[in-house]
Amino acid sequence: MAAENANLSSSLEDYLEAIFNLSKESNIARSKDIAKSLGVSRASVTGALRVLKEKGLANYKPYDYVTLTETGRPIAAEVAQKHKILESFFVDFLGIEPNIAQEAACKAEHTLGPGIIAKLLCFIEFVKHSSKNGCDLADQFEKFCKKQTSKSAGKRDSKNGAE
Amino acid sequence: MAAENANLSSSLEDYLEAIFNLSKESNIARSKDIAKSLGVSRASVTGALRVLKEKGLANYKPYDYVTLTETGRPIAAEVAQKHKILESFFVDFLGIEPNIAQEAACKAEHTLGPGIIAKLLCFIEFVKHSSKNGCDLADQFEKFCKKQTSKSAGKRDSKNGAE
DNA sequence: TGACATAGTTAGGGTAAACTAACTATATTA
DNA sequence: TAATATAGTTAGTTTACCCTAACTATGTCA
Repeated sequence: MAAENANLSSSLEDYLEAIFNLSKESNIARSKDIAKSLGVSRASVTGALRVLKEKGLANYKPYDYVTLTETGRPIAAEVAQKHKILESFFVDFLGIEPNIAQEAACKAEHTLGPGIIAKLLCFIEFVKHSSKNGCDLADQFEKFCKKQTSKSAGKRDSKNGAE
Repeated sequence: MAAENANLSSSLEDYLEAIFNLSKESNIARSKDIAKSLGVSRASVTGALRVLKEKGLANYKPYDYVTLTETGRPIAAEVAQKHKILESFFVDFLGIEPNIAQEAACKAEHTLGPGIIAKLLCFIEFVKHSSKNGCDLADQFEKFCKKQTSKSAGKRDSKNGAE
């Protein structure tokens, strides 16, 4: 856990993550693509890059490609990993729609500390382990959920449920 | 799920939640106490109350106690419920320290939509159900975690683990 | 009842993040 | 190589927070 420093805002973490992902995908992170992937204007990207450079997290020269510094990369990687873990928990275990899960992971990745993320990762392993042993937890949970919701739907029908 | 409207910022949701909790605890929400519970200045509270009044969520008159409107109350209740569910998941299942869990819940309650929260609640029920049936999931998970961490600690010792 | 403490408000400022519009640099291609 | 399109930057604005300091209202008790 080399990162966890720098007191970055959610917004700056998003920029780091975007640069990290683009560098992986296309070997190069361009301002335009960062803007697109985060849904912000190109001007906003320029502003963020200047801040990241000041903080020593990104190598930024006007009109050039962006790369992460040795300091910035592990921080970006950690954010990206948090995202991955959350998304996997939401989709593979909770059964959330992928696009909703993706969006939620994107927000929650900035609010959950390393302790919680580590436990979540452990939980994902735990679920995998269970399915190898022939008692698939994700499956059992899914069935349990269905039972619950049909129960409460019944309640609502008969009692004209509150909420 | 009567709430989920109003496009509130995290900050405004926090104010609503604080008013909701104080009204429950002391039957009355005072500016000073809202400020204290959120760790902001009294002036910030005044500002937020004006916005909440504008949005029709709080009954606010200068120099008077604050109450929630019929519109505001269910929204506040939902935020508070999200908080409770998250905290319970973190503490009772993941085994996170209460103060860390409390803080994380406070942040994450604004980022996770009703779908995810509902599933999480369902999961909490699922775990309770399992313990009644004599196979305590929380317990099994805790043991699994301990095994995992001691394994990876071993790895780190022998390989001088990266990360 | 008037002085003092406490609570609440107002005014004025700061910062972070976004935007648009206009400008500059770079790349392409005829 | 000049014209044009695309990419990136700069300047100026806006919004949403938060803050402090100074003011006003309220309540208490001698």
